[in-house]
Amino acid sequence: MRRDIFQAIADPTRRAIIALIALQAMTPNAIAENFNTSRQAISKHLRILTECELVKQEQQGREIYYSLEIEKMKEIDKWLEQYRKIWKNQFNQLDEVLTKLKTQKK
Amino acid sequence: MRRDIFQAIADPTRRAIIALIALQAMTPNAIAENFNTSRQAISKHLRILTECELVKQEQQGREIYYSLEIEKMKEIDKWLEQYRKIWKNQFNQLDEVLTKLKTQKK
DNA sequence: AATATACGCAACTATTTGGTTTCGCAATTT
DNA sequence: AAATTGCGAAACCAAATAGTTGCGTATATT
Repeated sequence: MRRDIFQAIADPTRRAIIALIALQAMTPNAIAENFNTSRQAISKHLRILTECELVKQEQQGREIYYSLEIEKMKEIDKWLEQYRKIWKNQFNQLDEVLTKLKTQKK
Repeated sequence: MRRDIFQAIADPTRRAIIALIALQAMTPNAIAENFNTSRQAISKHLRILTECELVKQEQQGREIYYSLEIEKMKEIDKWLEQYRKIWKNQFNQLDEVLTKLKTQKK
C-alpha cells in the first residue's frame, strides 16, 4: 500500500476528481455524478487522496464535503523545481549562443 | 498499458532513474549499479520512460546511453499551472487581509 | 574464429490496483 | 417509530504492474 502523492495523481480519474474539487468542496455522490463509475469507486479514490493528504473532508450532517488541500500540491512543484532549474539553464545557454551570434553579426 | 507521464513518475525507482540521468546520459548497466535490482528490471523501467518520451536513447557501439528529455517534464509543470494559480490567489487574498489590518492599525 | 559483453525481448509469477457488490451505521425525512 | 439517504468498509474479481529467469542478437575483445 504505497500512499504517496505521485502514486495518487497517477490515476486519471483521481486527477479529474482533484480538478473538480479544486474550486469548491463536493460530496462523493456529487463527484460521482461526473463520472460513469459507482459512488463506491469514487469513495475509494477519495480515501487514497485523503490518506496522502491531498484532500480534506468536512462533515456536514450526513454529508461529507471533500475539497483540495492545495498546500500538498506544492510538493509536486517542489519536486519539479530541480528540473525547472535544468530547463531554465538550457534556455539561458541557448540565449547566450543567440546573443553571441548577434554580436558576431555586427 | 497506460503510458502517460503521470503513470511514469508514479514509481519511485523511475523517479530515481530520472534524477540520475538528468545531468548525464547513462547506460542501463551503469544505472542498475545504483539500485539493488537487476539490469532487466531497470531496462523495463527505461522502456516505459522511453515510450512516454521522458527519456531518449543514443546508441554508441554496443552501449545505449539514456538521458532525460527535459522538454517532456514541462508537461507536468503545465498541469500544475492551474493549481499554482489557486495557491497564488490564496496568497494574494491573505496579503490583502494583512495590508487591510496594517492600514486599520494606522 | 571463439569468447565475452551490453542489451532488448518474451514468458512467467506475485502483488497491487481499480472496480463491483454487499453490508452496516448514522443522519434525515415521513 | 419506520423508511430513506449518504456514506465508509469489507469481500471479492479482473486487469495491470514490477520483478525474475531465460533467451537471442549485435558489438567488442582475445
